[in-house]
Amino acid sequence: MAGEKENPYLAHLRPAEKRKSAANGASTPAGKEPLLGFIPRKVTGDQVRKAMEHEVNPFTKQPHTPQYRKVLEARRKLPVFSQMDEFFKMAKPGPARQRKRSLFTDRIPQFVAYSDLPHTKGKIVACTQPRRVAAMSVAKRVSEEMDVELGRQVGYSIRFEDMTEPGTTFLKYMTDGMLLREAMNDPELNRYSTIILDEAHERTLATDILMGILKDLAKRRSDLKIIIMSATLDALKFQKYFGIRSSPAPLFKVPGRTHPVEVFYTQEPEPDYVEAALRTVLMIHRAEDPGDILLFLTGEEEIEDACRKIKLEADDLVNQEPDSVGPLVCIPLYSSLPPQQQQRIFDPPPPPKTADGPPGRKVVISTNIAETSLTIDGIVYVVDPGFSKQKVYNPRIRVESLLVTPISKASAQQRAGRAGRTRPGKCFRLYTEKDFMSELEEQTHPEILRSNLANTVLELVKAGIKDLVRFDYVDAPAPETLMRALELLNYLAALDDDGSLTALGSMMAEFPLDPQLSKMLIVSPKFKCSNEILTITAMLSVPNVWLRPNNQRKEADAAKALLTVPDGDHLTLLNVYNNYIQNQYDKSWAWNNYLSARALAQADNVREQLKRTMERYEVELVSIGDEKKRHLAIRQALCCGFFMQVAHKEGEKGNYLTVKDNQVVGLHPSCGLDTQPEWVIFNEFVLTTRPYIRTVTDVRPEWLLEYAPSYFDVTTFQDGETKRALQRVINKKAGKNRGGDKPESAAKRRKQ
DNA sequence: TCATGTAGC
Repeated sequence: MAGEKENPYLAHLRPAEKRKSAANGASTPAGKEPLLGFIPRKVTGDQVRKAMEHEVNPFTKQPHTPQYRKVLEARRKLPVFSQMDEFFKMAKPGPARQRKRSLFTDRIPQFVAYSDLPHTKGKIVACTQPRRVAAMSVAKRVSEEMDVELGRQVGYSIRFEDMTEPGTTFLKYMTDGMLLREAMNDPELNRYSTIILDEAHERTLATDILMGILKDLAKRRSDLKIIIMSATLDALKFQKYFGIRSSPAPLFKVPGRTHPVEVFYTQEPEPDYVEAALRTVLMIHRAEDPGDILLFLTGEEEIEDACRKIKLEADDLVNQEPDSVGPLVCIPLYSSLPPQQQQRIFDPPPPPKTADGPPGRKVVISTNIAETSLTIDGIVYVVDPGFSKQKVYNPRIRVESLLVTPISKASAQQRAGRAGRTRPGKCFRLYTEKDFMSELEEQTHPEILRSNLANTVLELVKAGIKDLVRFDYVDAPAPETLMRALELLNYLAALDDDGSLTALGSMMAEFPLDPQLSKMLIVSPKFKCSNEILTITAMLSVPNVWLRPNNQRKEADAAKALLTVPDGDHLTLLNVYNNYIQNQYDKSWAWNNYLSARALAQADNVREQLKRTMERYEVELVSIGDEKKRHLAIRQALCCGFFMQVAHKEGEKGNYLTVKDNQVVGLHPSCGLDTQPEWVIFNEFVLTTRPYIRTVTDVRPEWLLEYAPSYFDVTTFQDGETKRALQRVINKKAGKNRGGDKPESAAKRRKQ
């Protein structure tokens, strides 16, 4: 971690340093300035404690509120508070020699603010979080602790919401993705004096890329301080990664405060983890002391299903044994649930049925979201079947999918820890101890190893990283994954043949979209349908808008049929959005048509954001009046972005073969096409009971040949039906052209 | 002939 030059902005504090008595803050004549005598990065714990207890808030120059006094009292008891001296010693320039195992809390950014004094030099301390909720809630908490107004001295910045005040905010919480976008446009990140990456152990794609960028940046910006906050297990790895030569980066450890959790394993492997989970939850409810239960399952459908089943069985139990079994309430939790329903996890457990009856219990059935993002107090029992849905990427066939996968040991430990937040708890693992020891991976593979990197590569190139293959990654992705990304960007003309960013690529990077979508959006004015492509892009960027409740599938399907455009699902999405607008964003219209009002509102929000970016780059917003022509133009524009996601019909069984990758796929049952066109483009490849392509639109091969000639160079195709079909199209076209080359026609053409 | 999502920009 870099040293630091004397700071000219602090000249006004210099004299105070000489006046020894002035360094004491509150008791000095210059008592209105609690930070008097503070020299950035030479601040001591003693000085900070005094400043914190000063009657005047150093950052607002206002007297501290009574509320602040109360909070401060509580904070004194935290381990971090007593470690302040240790922390500030490390914040000083020069080689630090501490070697300790590490675990950080979100209090550190405040100490950094006291140490860095960013407000005196017009700089900002940034602290990144993997999730939006965390950035918001930590910023709120810290603003209260520092006795300042949220959005002024302390703020946050997440997509769609910038709660900062330029010139005033000096401590900024933000999502890691947000900082990555900033790095794209200002690779030196000059606004920041310190960058703190929090929850680094989660190894999100953005955090990993930021670590690489920051390590590189540290070579050029000796004044920049970088702090990586992580759970214990990864500390050594990061220490080595950020070390200079053979000397690892300094480490600071903050002990956590949790209660012990007793862990139980099954004797035999469970063949059906959902069934075993339900059984375990009911067993806990019957036999264990009061305390709420957290059950981890993998997805929405599984969770809703489990909620129903547990409720049925629990109600039975209560009826059979009203004297020993209390009421049970099941609360589902997953990300696509509206926030209001997510809040239900904080409801108290149900009261006993009768005054002296057995107490009620709450069961939260959650995806991984409860593993890290949301903490629920009152949980005493955790049921961990050992699975989660994880993204996996296969660069060979260019397919990213979500698969139910065994979790890692680290993840299992995290889950167990959720039982010990309020008092000692129990964790029931629905797998054997032997499997835990020998089958589970130590750590979940970082996302960078499991993702399609097309977007990331474009961001990196835009951030000025030239050699992607030799870029210093914490964990380097498979070379094939990088090749696939470079190949896609080259075909989309975002990168030229030397791998340099083109003007188009530079513009594409400005959109928070996959490259296929941004390319399609940028070229759409050429087809006079940018308004519509903008809508389709927004609709493709939000969760599924179609609702299909288990008990009303028929009704939902019928409602969907009314909105379906037979030429393609992309056009159907456009139609849905337009109907939503025509119905004045009416939630009950959406509800009556089995559409998610929330997803539609999100699409509208995304659309507005993308529209602003289009306006900034003068991408024209245009439409064609005639519906037939409009639909044709849209389908053509789609080809400009998605020509690498094309499938060709093979035989009469409804099978398709993806172009070049030759994967046998079917049209997803949700597909609204009324025929089986010979050529289709698709938005995604999904692997459920079999490989499907989803969100599919009918296209013509002539368009593919015209808009993506190098990808559809027939000589690069494997022999097969697709190649023959393509060749037929080329021959037919050549035939026409030959016909057109007859002297009289040629003469006619020249006249036009 | 059957079926959609952890997180982020």
